[in-house]
Amino acid sequence: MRSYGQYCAAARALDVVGDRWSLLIVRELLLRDCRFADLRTGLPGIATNLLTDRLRALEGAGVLERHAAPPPVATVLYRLTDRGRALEGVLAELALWGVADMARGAEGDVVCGHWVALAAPVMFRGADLAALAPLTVALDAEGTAITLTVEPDGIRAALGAPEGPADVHLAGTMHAVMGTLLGAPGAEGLAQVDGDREALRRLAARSTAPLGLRG
Amino acid sequence: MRSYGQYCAAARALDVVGDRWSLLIVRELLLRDCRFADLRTGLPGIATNLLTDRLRALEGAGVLERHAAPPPVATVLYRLTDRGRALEGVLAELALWGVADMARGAEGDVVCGHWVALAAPVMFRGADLAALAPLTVALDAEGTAITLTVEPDGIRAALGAPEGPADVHLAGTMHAVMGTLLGAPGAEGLAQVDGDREALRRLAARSTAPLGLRG
DNA sequence: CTGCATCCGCTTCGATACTG
DNA sequence: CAGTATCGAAGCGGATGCAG
Repeated sequence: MRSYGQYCAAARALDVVGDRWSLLIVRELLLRDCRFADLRTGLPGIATNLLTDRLRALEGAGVLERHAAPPPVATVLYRLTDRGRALEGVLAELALWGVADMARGAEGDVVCGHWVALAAPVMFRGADLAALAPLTVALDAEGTAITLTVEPDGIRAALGAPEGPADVHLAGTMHAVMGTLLGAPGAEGLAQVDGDREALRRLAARSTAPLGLRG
Repeated sequence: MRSYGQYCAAARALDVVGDRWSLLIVRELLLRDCRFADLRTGLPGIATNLLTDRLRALEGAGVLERHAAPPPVATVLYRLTDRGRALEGVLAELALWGVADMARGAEGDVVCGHWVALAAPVMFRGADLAALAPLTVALDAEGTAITLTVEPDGIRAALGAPEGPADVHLAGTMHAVMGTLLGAPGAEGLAQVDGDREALRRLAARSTAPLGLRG
């Protein structure tokens, strides 16, 4: 990206990650290490040459590293460095601000279930969940498995099904799953809930998301 | 901006503020309401047509409002809405991440003293300042007056000189001022300090900034 | 002066085709 | 699968002009 040429902390950050697509690449890599093809499917619409350019630029800036994967995969994996992982706060704040826009639904937008893993922790940031923890929620958003771990001071999200048994299972479209987590009226009817329904309801009641889906 | 077309909270946010310059416009307006010309000087390098475009887009997105200023000014002021002010967290996280880049100095970059008002609170986020508060620091960064108010759980920054007397006065280039606030070795010699030098030193010792300037 | 429109050269983006 | 090459479209930056 063309530098803003300003001696300002925010502008310096945007010099590195302010390019179109750059922060969304970081979003994907925050959830898991990715191959080139994984990034393509997680970033629907990106041109391959742009993805190549961005990966090179972010590698040059020390945000991510190319990593030769062991024999079973036998290809290059892209992985965030510590410096890149430090962008988690930026993505979280963006997601927090953007959640208000999610109420209007997906409309024509592409939906990937794994994006819930970014939004879910954000919707409960600062919430007091001590009375609920420990709690394991197994999500199935648009067919993608995500495990939410409710801890006293927040929620952690990981891709994949939980290793042990889950207290609640919540499945449905991304909109239904998010709405249910936020306790939006009517949302629970759109999703499929199994297990400790009541714990899920108490969790939703403690959401700190700013507006929007909670209607 | 062309929409990413993704039903993801972060992508939805970037649909609104992901354009070049957009977040920097918000940065300026977080510090004060601005006229068109104020924005131009606070955003060195922006083309006037782009500024016009961005202002219209952000107004349409509900991020800012045009506001007819009373007779003494007699022009339009641009002001953030509540929705726009909610972007403070995004700017703060960006600044936090970008502070690490400030160590290499301004090089050829334009410097505006008022940008310190964004960085200063960020450099002490989460710090325990109870032993220091209340403390008022009068900054003069590149000739721009900024008031830092040290409170038990963090620092607030405002443009302009303090209303009452300040405990410490700190003046110098932006690099020197930031370095002194962070306790970078040698930085204090580059800045001019008057008043409670020791309080300033104790403040610097509690900075939570992640690296960089602290050397 | 303020706020904006218009023009132009250049860079970047997006879509698709193609190669190792 | 992991990119590279290409090309038209869109966006950016800078200069200039102009109405209120």
